[in-house]
Amino acid sequence: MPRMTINVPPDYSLVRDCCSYGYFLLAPNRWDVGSQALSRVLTLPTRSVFVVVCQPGGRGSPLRVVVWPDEVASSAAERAAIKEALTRMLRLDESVGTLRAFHALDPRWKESGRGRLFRSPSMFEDVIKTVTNCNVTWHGTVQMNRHICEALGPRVRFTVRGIERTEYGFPSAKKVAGTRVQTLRARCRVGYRDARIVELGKRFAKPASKGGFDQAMAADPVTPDDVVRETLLDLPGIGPYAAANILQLLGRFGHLPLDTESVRHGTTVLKFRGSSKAIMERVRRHFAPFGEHAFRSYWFELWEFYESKLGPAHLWERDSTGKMFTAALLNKE
DNA sequence: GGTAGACCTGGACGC
DNA sequence: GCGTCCAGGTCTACC
Repeated sequence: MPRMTINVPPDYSLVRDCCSYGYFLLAPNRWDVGSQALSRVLTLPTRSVFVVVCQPGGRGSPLRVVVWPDEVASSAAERAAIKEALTRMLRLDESVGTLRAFHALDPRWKESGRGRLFRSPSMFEDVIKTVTNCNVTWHGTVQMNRHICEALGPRVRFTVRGIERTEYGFPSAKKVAGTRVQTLRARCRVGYRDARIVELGKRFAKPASKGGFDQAMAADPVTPDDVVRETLLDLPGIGPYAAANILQLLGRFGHLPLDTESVRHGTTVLKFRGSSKAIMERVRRHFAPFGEHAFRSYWFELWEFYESKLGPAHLWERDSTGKMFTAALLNKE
């Protein structure tokens, strides 16, 4: 089977930096607790492949990537595409200087080295995952992503030690754009999000020159956050929470996606009192001093709380987290 | 500009 | 097993 290695920054830890944001638990991503490896289908320009990523040498050592199906050795172009996708997902290109600046501002995370946040190989997948995370419990989000992959995603068949396996990837914007609204609702269980998701597919499938969403503009660090935010708010299904979340997924950490979890955190951990609206505002002000790193400070505080309740994230099983993240469990003393 | 209510799904609960 | 209630963010209509 084709193998490749990817060099990482000296402080990089797959266990810590992959299991750093909830999307590592959403299909088609799968974190294998036993082998401490991430696997998923990646869609390359030429075909879709199934990859397994691990870091046998621990922190700072190269990532080892195994690619299936193995009947065709992956070309240099394919290896480059795999590396590009994993670099985005695992934030391998996050500059050491940026993380140092974050740790100087919020030293709580200096020892653990936390700073990178997992994301998807494409902005489109991040946007859809964010829409499936709105107005629904975590269990619902897990289910929707699984159904979307199984119903619409590219299928990869391969054989491992004589056993045939089938894995599903995340559908392209073009595939989603061409899907009937009714199909999305019936087979993916996305409810009223159906038409919005299809419209998002259309916007992302269309080139920016023809009125499609300008991904290059959004990804360009030169574009001001507020300009990107306004553009995101124009997309169907994207409100203030979703826009702020997509901003952090784009590497813009100055905005907080405030939701009911923020209120729970403000109440139970920060001991704020008042209406939901007032608590959200206090949470926002509380993290404002962290400036362009506000979301990182907020998120790792939240993540640390989750781990205190549920154990280390690298031991979470994807299929059982739906029942783990319940208000009853998180509010339990 | 602010707010109420609808939009869906699936889990919890009572009967 | 069935019915009811509830959680969750966005969108629209209305004030």
